[in-house]
Amino acid sequence: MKETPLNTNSKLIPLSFTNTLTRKKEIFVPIIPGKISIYCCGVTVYDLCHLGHARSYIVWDVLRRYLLWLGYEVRFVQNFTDIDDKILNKAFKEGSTMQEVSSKNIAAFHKDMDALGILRPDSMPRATKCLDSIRDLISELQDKGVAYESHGDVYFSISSCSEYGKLSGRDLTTQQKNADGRIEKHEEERKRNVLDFALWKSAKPGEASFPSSWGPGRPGWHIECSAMVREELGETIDIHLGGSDLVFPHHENEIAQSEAANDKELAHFWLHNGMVNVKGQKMSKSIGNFKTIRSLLESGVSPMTLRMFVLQAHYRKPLDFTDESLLATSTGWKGLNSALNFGNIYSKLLEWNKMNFVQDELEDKLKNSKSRFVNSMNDDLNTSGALSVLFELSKPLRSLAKKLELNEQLDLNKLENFSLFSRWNLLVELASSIGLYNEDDATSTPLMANSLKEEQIEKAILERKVAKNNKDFQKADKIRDFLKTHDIELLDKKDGITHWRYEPRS
RNA sequence: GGCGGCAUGGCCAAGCGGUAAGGCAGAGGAUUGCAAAUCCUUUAUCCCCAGUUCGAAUCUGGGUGCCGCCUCCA
Repeated sequence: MKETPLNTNSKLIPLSFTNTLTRKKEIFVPIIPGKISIYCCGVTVYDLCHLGHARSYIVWDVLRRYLLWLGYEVRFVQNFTDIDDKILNKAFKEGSTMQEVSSKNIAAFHKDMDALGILRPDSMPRATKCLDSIRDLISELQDKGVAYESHGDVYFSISSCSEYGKLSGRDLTTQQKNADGRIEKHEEERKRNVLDFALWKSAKPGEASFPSSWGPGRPGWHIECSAMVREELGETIDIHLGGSDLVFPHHENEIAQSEAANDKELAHFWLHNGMVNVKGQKMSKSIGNFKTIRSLLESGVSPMTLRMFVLQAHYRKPLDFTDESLLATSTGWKGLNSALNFGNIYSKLLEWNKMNFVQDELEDKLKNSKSRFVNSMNDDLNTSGALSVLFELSKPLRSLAKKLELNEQLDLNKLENFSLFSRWNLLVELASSIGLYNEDDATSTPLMANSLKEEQIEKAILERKVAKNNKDFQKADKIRDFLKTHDIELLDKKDGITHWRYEPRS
């Protein structure tokens, strides 16, 4: 474990998370000191991902980055469910195969997640590539007498599991009553108990299938995760992640299977993220109230805006999506981003390139900011609180940028220049720890889709300058409006200099 | 019906018993050919009722309203 960057001057609260298993905030201690194993439930690859998925994976990316920043060695595994009814249906509709549909959507998933700046997991197992371990696990459960075969299907028997319901806090007797009539008849007849769930499903005629000792079929949904966790990370892991809609039945069943097979606790911590809502209702494919990540990015919403949008709310709470709230975040992000870019623009002018950033020499004020940031993050990932520290850190930098822009005569000594230098470095470091700063982004020119070439823009600016000098403001404004239609915004600075920037919708 | 969660200014959102962070919007100011952008300043007693306490947005009890899960779902 590398040295942690936590040299602050005040007491820090210990890293803790709300554990769904106990419904309490608990201090986090890894099984092996310095190392953390994480399994995150991935997507079923039948379609493009929407903002709800983005929230989930952004939040867990922030968790992972933060743990790395704290100095932990993290192994992060996330699966692809590439065997599923919805994929089969899609393949049938499109006249293609399950493999084609899933490959296409896995590629799309990577494209979207990369665009959002989400670190790729250390491993991304696919159900179709783990069939041996899945079948082995099912056999083990059968051997232990907690699973039974029925008409080519294999079911897990929940009555064999005394702790069933411990994650979701359910009581079997009421569940049973409510499950009545909600299960397909043929399935109900095959089960000993309506709540028993499939480990292996026999193939219907003509359906894609995989061989097994129970006959051709495919694995049930929950079993793949149990098999993958064990294969990739071992019998007991530190943290298991997923959306709150997976608590029951998916994670409950996963626990039942894994713990029955291994006689060991599956995960010490279960963290679940809240849903993205639209007008108070969960964003989902079935309701049709969703926005794909793709369409949001293509409409000009920046990845960092989306990240900040997600981080403004606590990860467990529902997050309401509206165009207005996204726009508000976009404006906020621009402000923070200008402070993050400050050093890249002014370091030469302020002679920062001659200075050295040393954590230990932070003045008290900055150490306090750092403590507040760390304490917020340590307190069950209070990203909203952490963000407020970033905004506070950014304020003096933004003020200074304004002064420099106005060409005010500044005495570098009176400026508390070193303090500002440290402030900027701290801001960048803390923002980086949650993925809100990317040096490449900061220095590269923005991608201008459907816009003008730089020469055209410069030429238009020159024309406008001539018009302005001739007091022909009508023509000058016309040129400005024209550029605006191409998402180019003009910024008149002191001394007749005009800057421009690419500024899509939000 | 069962289980879980939430209710803080115009909007979003922290707060975890000691006198309400932050963002957006609004207002005023600086700047500007007009703008835009930017910078400065500024705006709340926390759903209702009853309790515990020297002290509660924060704890307890009772309401009211909203949401999620119980079927595939991040």
